[in-house]
Amino acid sequence: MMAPMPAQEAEAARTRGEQGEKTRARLLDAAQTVFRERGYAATRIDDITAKAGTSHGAFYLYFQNKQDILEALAVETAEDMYALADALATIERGEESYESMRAWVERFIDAYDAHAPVVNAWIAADIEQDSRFARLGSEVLAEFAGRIGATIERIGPSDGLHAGAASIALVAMLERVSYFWLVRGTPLERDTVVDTLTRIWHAALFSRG
Amino acid sequence: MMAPMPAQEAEAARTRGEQGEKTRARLLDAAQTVFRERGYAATRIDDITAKAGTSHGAFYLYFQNKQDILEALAVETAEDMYALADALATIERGEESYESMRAWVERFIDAYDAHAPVVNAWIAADIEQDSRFARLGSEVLAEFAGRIGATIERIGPSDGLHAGAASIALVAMLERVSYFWLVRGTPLERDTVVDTLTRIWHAALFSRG
Amino acid sequence: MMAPMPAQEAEAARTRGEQGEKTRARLLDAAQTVFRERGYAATRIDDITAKAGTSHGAFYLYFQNKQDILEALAVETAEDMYALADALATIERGEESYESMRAWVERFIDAYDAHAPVVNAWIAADIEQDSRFARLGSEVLAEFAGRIGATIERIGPSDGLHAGAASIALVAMLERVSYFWLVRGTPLERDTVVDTLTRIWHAALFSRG
Amino acid sequence: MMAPMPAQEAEAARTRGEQGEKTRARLLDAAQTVFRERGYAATRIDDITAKAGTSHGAFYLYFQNKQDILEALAVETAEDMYALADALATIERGEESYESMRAWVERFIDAYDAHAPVVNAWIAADIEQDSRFARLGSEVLAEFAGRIGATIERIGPSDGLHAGAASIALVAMLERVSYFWLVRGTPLERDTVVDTLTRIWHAALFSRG
DNA sequence: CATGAATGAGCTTTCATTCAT
DNA sequence: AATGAATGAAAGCTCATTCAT
Repeated sequence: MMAPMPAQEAEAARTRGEQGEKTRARLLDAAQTVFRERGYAATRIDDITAKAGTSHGAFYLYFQNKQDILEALAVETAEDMYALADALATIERGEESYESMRAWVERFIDAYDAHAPVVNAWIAADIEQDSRFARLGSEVLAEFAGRIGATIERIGPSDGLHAGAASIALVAMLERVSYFWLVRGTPLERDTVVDTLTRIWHAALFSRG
Repeated sequence: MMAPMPAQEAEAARTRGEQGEKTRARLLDAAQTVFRERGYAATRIDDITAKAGTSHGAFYLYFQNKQDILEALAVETAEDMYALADALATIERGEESYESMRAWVERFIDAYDAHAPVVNAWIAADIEQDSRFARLGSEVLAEFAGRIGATIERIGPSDGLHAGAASIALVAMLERVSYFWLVRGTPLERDTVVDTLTRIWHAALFSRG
Repeated sequence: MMAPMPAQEAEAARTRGEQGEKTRARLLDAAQTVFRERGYAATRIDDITAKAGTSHGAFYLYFQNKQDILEALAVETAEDMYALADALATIERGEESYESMRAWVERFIDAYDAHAPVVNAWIAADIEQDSRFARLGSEVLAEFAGRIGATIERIGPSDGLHAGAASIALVAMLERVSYFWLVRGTPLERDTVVDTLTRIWHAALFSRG
Repeated sequence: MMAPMPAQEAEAARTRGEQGEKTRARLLDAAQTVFRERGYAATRIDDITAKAGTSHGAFYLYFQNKQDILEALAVETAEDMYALADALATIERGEESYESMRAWVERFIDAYDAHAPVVNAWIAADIEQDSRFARLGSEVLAEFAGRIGATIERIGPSDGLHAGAASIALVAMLERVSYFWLVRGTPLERDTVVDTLTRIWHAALFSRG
């Protein structure tokens, strides 16, 4: 598993007072909001500073560019995703497997809600493929699916299901449905969404024949 | 004087010869290729004309702008997707259900391979939401999932699965896995991918408890 | 007074059959119409060929460029304007001076109606100042005003009115009022327009203190 | 996502410092000059920024486009024109009517000199008819002529002259002569121009038969 | 004669990034 | 720390003009 890449030097070097910390936080908040509203690609630096109520120039005091602020947001996202993957590790075959699975699906959806902009940017194909951010995203996603795969492996995949491929497929499904439901606003009840996803995961992991 | 009558009217009426049709086709081909390589958002008009071996201006002889050429590509995509959805309608519970499903999954993947750029653009959030193209995309995706849902409904969803939500979830999974495998190049064997997807679909649709 | 500049060589050299003459005429007609509708500056070659129902390329068979076709239209305009100026030469002080003047003003307005696009292009400031067309326009306008001035001189300008300046002013007024009434569609009765212009001319030329 | 909210809102709110105000003024000055030299239609944004000695991009910091800067110039023009029209309102029949009229004509010419580019753009046919600028122009011109017409009405037009039509005609004459003399450089003495215009106005308004 | 495909110069506009204050 | 003015590279799009057929 990867070491969290060190933050940009310029940033690390800067001694920052309370005031500065507040401004930086405002920018991060604003970026999160604006990325959600307009999408990462369509967001301009000005949109962020306008929302944050700072000057245009202030942005460059704390971040190198648009990708840099996304990376800053991504640190927390990566942590939450790993925790999420590990939370599934305790699942077991048995009577309560459906309920455990359902609880986990709910947790995934809530996490998605919090981190949608970052995850979306990672998944969208329009980030330059070889950027540091894109590499981080690929790594996080691969690691996330990998940990899920390990869990599937451990509980013994039904019918010789390929644990690696299945984890990718099931995670992809979870992600997309969360996207359409939370971001695009597909009109479905929360219970319907959660139950449907849980059933498919459960059937895939625990059904026999 | 200087009425704002758009010049497009004349354009629409223009009769096109053989030569022109050839160039238009070259541009469509080039666009398909370049969208696949760089993604829709990152593609510049010049990337298309460079690939097509035409001048900059030639593009505007046949298309209004980037979205217009994407729309032209999309017509065929929509047709293929509807045919694909209908091809699933003949599936039945029974001994051969797995094989039928598997064949259909393969067909989906091949169709995706042919239409990836358009489908991607539809799914990516970076097309202005209210453009003609985006509306077409929403329609096609909704209709596609809808037809799948009708089939699920007909064969009787296992365990009271919600047909509408399940079709969205399963289609989303199919789409994303195809994307990661075909576009992003996730290293998996074709058989592994197809079997995994088929198993999950099959378990979701036909498993009992 | 200036000799009518020879038409472009390429044009003169071309032997042209009946068919060609017809196409050329259609283009001239179309240009006249389109210049009137959109104004000279806003008119594209395509607008002309579209209106004429010819191919784009046909235009260049008969004319060098947009200014060239305007010049072709201008030949007739210049002739008509000189005839118009000369028609005023017969006016005399006396009982019928108002009626004569009024008849001439009507004739001016009708001529303007026929030649508005060319006159407008001559007068608009956005023709490149040193083009052949602009020079022709300046000459024609100067000559027109000059002939009017000679007439004013002859009948003896009232109160020592400066004949040259007065002719420019009165012609300018006539031109602009015709423009606003005929081209811009200022809502006034024809009789009102004609009477008003006639009265001002008459007062300027014949009033005594 | 990617809501089409225009970025201009932020722009409007931007507070502007002293430095910016200076640059904006330089651009306005430059535009005025260049419009006068080349005409509005022929002027490119770069002509303005080159004259102002700023970068290309600076223009868009202060104005949306070419028409926007013209509108900015036009505000002052409109005010001056209304003041000018009202200045005529005090004129009376009587001994000093010629001198009063002459003073007003001089004032008109001076105002024209200051505002020629804007007035020209309003009068030229090459502005899109339904733009905000064109509408403002129509309004201002109509209002200007209307106020003159009211004055003519008040002093009692000679010989039943139609006050509305006469005001249009006389204003048109004034405008065009100013244009030819000041912008096109028609070679006439200032006194000749002023006297000629005054005489025609005076004869039109005060002559009896 | 006529056609319409092709070209590319020319202009507009956007926006990330820099920098003096 | 913060500001906001300035810059210029990068696209986009239009349209006069040329030319092969």
